[in-house]
Amino acid sequence: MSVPADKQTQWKSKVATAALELISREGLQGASLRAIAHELGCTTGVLTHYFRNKDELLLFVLETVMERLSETLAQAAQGTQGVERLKVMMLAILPTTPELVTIWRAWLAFVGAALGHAALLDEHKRHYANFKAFIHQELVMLQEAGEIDPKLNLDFEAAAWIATFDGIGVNTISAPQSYSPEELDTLVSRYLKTLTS
Amino acid sequence: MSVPADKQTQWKSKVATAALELISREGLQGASLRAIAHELGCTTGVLTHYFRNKDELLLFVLETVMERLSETLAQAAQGTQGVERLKVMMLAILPTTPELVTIWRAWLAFVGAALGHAALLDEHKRHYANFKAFIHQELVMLQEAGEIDPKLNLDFEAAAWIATFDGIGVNTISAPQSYSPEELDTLVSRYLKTLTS
DNA sequence: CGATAATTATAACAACCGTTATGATATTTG
DNA sequence: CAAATATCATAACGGTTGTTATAATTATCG
Repeated sequence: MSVPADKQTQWKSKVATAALELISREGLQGASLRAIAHELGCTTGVLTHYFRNKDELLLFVLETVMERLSETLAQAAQGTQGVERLKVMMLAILPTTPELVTIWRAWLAFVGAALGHAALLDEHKRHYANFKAFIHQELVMLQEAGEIDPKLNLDFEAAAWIATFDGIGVNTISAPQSYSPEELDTLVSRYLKTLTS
Repeated sequence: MSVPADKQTQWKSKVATAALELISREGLQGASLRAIAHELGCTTGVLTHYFRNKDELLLFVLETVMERLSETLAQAAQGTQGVERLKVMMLAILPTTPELVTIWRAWLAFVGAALGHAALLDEHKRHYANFKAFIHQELVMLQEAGEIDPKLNLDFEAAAWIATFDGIGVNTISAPQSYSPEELDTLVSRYLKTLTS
């Protein structure tokens, strides 16, 4: 008989958390199965038991990364409305806390490696499409409510939202300096102005 | 006696070009010394003769990437003036041609790997600082000429220029869809509007 | 309790890595 | 020409990798 899904999933999450931390700290180069096991405080036996191979493990970590971003975003957006909602959602998942920095660093490692890794690239594009569809839906509601320019091409605007978001995020992570909360607010507010004017 | 610098540099450039192409195609994971040599049509003997070790080779490739971007930018900016110059410079080095896509893909691979690689990270930050200083200087000239808002904090604006630029670039490379020339123009024009209004 | 299965550790494997030494072949220089 | 040096190919090295098989341990259940 197979073990209850709860326990399996719980362990896989623990593995993903350890791998995520390690990847964020040392990049995907340093994330060998032995290193991940060491980070988790066990041996590779655990990893090979819950994951068929390393690719499956990495894909699960990437999924965990995107899930955490989604949850953080959903939680922050609760109770918000209108254009302000778009602003809150973007600010909530930019790398402004240690936890978010960890997630962004791992994400950047994945994106860089995905170019030479078909399975990772597919996963990345799938998540990108999901994310874009979500933003697109938000924009549709705003447009129907008359809060943003009715002439805007929302498919393009959804992509532009992500581009703006990625640009700020990647820079905060990889550049020598970071942005103050006021500066982040300025950057996001500027983007929003283009939707209403 | 040492060989004339011309020949050495010429060979190192050839190696960098082959490595750049390979990294762009298969990522840094696939860029082993043997694979780079194969891409170049020789053996690893050439690589070890012109580079002390792999790190030195990779750093040289990263430098080549940034040099090509600089040259493309400088060439496109020739004869331009005012705010239009900023627009031309950004559009010129966004990944709109196969050559630029190759460069951007390699750049993204480097940035992703740099998080777990001290030497690469230092190089990346050095180039970022150089780039930012260049844009900063352009902004100073525009501000002195009265073409952009005199109240702008140009250090912040230089970083914002790069963030905007990186966002569009990373999305064009890693996202499923790409932007049409008109859409790119729209994105860049939007950014420029924030400098003058 | 005893048996069956899940879990975890350990070890061996072939493949690949960067590095290094060595030898062969051009090329330069005195 | 001959000696010295630059150039390049080849091979061996120790180390690390993902994968896999197997053993030891623990938990589950009839």
